[in-house]
Amino acid sequence: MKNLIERLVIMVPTKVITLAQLPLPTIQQSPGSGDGPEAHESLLAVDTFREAREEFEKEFLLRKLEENDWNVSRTAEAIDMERSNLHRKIRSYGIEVKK
Amino acid sequence: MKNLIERLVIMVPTKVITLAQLPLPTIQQSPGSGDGPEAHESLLAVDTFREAREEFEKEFLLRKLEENDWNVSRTAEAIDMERSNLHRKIRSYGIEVKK
DNA sequence: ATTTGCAGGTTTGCAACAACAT
DNA sequence: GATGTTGTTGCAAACCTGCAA
Repeated sequence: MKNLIERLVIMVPTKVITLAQLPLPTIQQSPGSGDGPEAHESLLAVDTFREAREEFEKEFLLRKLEENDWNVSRTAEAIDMERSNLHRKIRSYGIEVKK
Repeated sequence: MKNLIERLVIMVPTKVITLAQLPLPTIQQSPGSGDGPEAHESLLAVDTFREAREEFEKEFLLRKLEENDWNVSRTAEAIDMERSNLHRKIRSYGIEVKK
């Protein structure tokens, strides 16, 4: 999947790939997960604005950290964010920092 | 592009498509745009945390509004956000509400 | 549907610190 | 020692959000 999309990106070099062209998580029905007791309001209560934003932030930071070899100071500088703030987000999103 | 990705989503029905599998805007070099006077610090200063987050929010809200036929009240409810707050974001992101 | 004031809550940058590594 | 990174924290300013109107 990842490779397919990356190939797509190469195939369309004249246009910037923006999030507007990408599918956002909307319904997300995992087939395997048997409906638990709280299925009535948990499975359908996805995609709150807050949740979506947090998901995005987490993935974004994960990526940027990877790109910067997990050097927090460098990453913070790269995305123009306070180091301490990045730490706070790393903690609150439960991101595991690889040595 | 949009159709290609949508086809991809169908091709991988067993796995939820998350943002983790999608390319985030990282470098973004528009080939046509001749480098302006401020190219030195504007083209390379992209992908700040704030900018990325705002981009995401804008696209997300755009989508949700579309999904709800541009009914603000309904959209706000759907994403569990205060109506007035959604209005504020619509304004601040310069989203054009279709009648 | 749209806007606004306001209070309460959250996030952010800044400075500082100790501990450890290069 | 000198430099750089990490993980934290306190605090004030800035920002965001829900509520009521």
